[in-house]
Amino acid sequence: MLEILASSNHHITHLPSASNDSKPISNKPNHLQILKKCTHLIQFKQAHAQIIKTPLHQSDTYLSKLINSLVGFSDLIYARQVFDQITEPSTFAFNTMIRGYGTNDLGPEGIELYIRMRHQGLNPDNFTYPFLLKACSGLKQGKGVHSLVVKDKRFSSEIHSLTSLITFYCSFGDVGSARLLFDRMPQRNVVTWTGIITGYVKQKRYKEGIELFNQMKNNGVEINELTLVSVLSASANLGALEIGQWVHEYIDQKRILLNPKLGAALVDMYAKCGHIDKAYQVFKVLPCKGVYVWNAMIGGLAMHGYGIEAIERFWEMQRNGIKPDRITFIAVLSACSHSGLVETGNEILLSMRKDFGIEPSIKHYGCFVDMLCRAGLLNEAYEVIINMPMEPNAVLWGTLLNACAVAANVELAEAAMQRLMVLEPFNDGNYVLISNIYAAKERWNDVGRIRKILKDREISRNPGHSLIQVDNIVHEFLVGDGRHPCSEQIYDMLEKVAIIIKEWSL
DNA sequence: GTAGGGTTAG
Repeated sequence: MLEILASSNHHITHLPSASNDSKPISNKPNHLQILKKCTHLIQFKQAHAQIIKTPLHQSDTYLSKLINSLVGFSDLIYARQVFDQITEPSTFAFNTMIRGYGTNDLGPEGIELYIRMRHQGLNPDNFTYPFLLKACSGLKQGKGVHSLVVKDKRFSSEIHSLTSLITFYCSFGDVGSARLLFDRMPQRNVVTWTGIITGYVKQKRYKEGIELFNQMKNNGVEINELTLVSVLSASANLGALEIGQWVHEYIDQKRILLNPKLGAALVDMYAKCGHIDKAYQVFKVLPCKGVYVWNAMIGGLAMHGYGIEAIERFWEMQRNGIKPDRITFIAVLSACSHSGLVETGNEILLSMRKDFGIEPSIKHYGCFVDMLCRAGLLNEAYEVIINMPMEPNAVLWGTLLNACAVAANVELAEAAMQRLMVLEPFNDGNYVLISNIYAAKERWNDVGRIRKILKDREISRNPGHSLIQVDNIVHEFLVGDGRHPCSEQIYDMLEKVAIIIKEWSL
């Protein structure tokens, strides 16, 4: 990092020299302004080296502000050196260091500092607990902080500390605890609402996320672009086009700036809700296309079977100076998989490491294996799975098992099933698949054997289901479901669709 | 000088 910065050509132009600094008090704000203008660490350090020569600038206040800037540059080592120079660090200085450690994967150091702070008789303020939570590496530690907040009467109802606790619980997947806190909060703001909504969405509890969003609207709480990103993600995954469209209109109406993340969420929503043309329309006019936006577009084209177009966008993004990341390659490889572009897929997987320096992860191999499977190259897929540099997981073996069910390949299916019985012993779908393969080969004894395993292990069969939203109502259907009032018409339509698909594939 | 975000293979 330092080397990169050192080699860049940034120079400080208007830096007053220390010898000219006859009136340090009046010059002090200028110094801080100079530091604030520095965009690179090396620049900052040069400026600081000049300023620090004046004795006044060794004051605790100055040093604390310096730490704050250094934490902004993620230079924790230097920040700590400065911190250690402070004779009597204030709560602000401690907070800043704890924040620095917490946001740079050095949580334990942050917690240690918090303990030292209390030993020195300093009281936490409303910034301390949110930062301390950032430094927690697990639910257990966070619960510890939670109890500190509860005991500290000044903050047990304070919005920042409680909101941070909510997002903390959500980030560790404990939406239940987050919700308990949320429901009991005396006051909530955008961040509180967005935090809990995002928590539900991350846990794939999209419906509950949308419900909370509706409540948020009814309560007249301000909505910002971060709220909308989560809501778009929920509607994308529910296929709830109307909610997504509502968000789009809201963005236009309120003239909310389409930043790359919001833009990507919008493109992704249209793609997942079946409107790839609309997704492309939004994509085209986005003022600022970051790597997220390209990824969403390529992924969208991939899932709609526009493999060639997806690959074209992949090259186009590079011509536009955007560097592909690991997600881009997942999208590109899935494009190859869904469009049968085996040769291209091969080249891309090799090129990832060679030309882009990105080591393929298990997800990349997952796409690659899926591509081989869909192309009917089951033996090749099996070879890749057992020779990959990492331990294959249930998804990889599951992909192969699925393909074996399509091709009625008993031998490889049994190989996959053997691993899946260990990796996913309670996944009912796997047993159903292998049993179907045996049935296709009329191996009724084996079918009975699998059925017995299911019964003995008390594996409940989870019926397949799907969701669709029409006129703001989300309808849920189970396999063979006949409960819907329009059931008959729905099945009629399904038959018609099936006929059309068959005609297409001929 | 507080807290929250998207895309990811069966």
